[in-house]
Amino acid sequence: MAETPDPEHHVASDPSEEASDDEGSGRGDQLTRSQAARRERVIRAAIDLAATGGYDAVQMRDVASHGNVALGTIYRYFTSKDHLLAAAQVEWVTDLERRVGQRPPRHGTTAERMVDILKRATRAMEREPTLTAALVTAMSSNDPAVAECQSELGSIMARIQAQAFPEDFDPDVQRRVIRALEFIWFTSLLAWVNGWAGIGETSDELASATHLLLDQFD
Amino acid sequence: MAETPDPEHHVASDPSEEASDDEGSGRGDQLTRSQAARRERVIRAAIDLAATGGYDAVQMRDVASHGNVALGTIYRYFTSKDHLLAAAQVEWVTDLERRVGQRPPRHGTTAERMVDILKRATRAMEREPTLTAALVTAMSSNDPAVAECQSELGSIMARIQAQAFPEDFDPDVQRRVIRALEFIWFTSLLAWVNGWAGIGETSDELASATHLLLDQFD
DNA sequence: CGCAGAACTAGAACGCGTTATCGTGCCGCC
DNA sequence: GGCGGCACGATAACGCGTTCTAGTTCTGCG
Repeated sequence: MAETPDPEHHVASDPSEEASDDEGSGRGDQLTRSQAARRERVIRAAIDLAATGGYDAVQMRDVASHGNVALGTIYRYFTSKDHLLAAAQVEWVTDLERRVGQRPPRHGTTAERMVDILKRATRAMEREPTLTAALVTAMSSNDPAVAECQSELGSIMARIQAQAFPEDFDPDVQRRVIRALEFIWFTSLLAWVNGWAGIGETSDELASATHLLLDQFD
Repeated sequence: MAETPDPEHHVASDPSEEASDDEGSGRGDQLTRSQAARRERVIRAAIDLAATGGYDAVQMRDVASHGNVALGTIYRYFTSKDHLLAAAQVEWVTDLERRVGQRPPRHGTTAERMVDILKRATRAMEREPTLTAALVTAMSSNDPAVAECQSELGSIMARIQAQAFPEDFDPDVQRRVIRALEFIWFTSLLAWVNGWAGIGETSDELASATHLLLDQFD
């Protein structure tokens, strides 16, 4: 069951083919063939474990056996446990973008639309509290590979948030507002996950900040 | 060398007496006698190690030997390595408050005064980058004891920031702005420490957000 | 077809945070 | 002034992330 050269710790997931053990054309470069399936199995195993028992329940030996790979193989795809969970987070948020993107809010002020978007995202995470806790914990690691996931995640969040703004909104201000809200959003999540605040406070915090930032531009 | 009942993981440091091995009046309750000196030695050792080699260099066995205590003793005062470093962070920020509090900015707009305060705080941390990295890393732990330190630290930061506002500023808005900036401040630090951004971007981020939040109240 | 090489497996090994064990000296109290 | 208790020291032990070692299997190429 061997395939291609070292993936060198990818970030993006490109399911160019499915499971089983086939391999298609020889794409010798960055992306890989059916070993993307292996990668996917590992992430899936991590998510399953995290959803049940949180960060501590994601033990690399268990991930290995649940994903039917050897322990060492995981470290060929991910630099660390945190990187693995961060990659899972990227997948999760990618899905979120797809869902939120389908029904962009159309009425109300910019602030109200933004609050709507953020609330929807927050609710999605509330539905899987232990999973979210595990992922957020991993995202605050100082592993450089996690930093890449973080930046990728930032772009996605920025795109999601951008939907709240009208066409003619000042682009520079928009960028800065998005950035500020992204930061507040992250700390709010961290505060929730680490028990500094309840989930309600998290939501209130975000709404408060959103209005402080955006009401002035009505 | 024994003294008093279990400190049960204190947060506050109250140096009621000095080093050596004396013990004063029998204060049987929460605070302790000369074992505060032990606690202080441990924190000092942790800070020294962190300032040199960062988070990873703070190894509990080394902290124990540098602080001249047994490994197990550290865990009588702190629930975890992160709690120890969080306690150190509280001390550090307490000092910061003393320094910043001495020369509160008096001219300029509210936003400008706030930027001044935040810049000064940031500069103080830039001077000890590895130490700051270690402390910030510890602060984002999900140890409940760290959460207490975090909340204490939040109060201190709030007091520091409050100096930027004029007397007649709306108290509710002030509270919300402080909270928002506190969150952005934290994520900025984390971003710096985790390599998501350079130190310059951290500073810019904070200034940008401050103006977005406060310029409207001129 | 056979061979070089890299990815994978299995599992031992290592580092460090954390916990448990046991012995000792200082405490207040009867 | 002896005695139970407890904070402390010393150190072994445990758990889990991460790394290392061998051996095996798959793949592409001459």
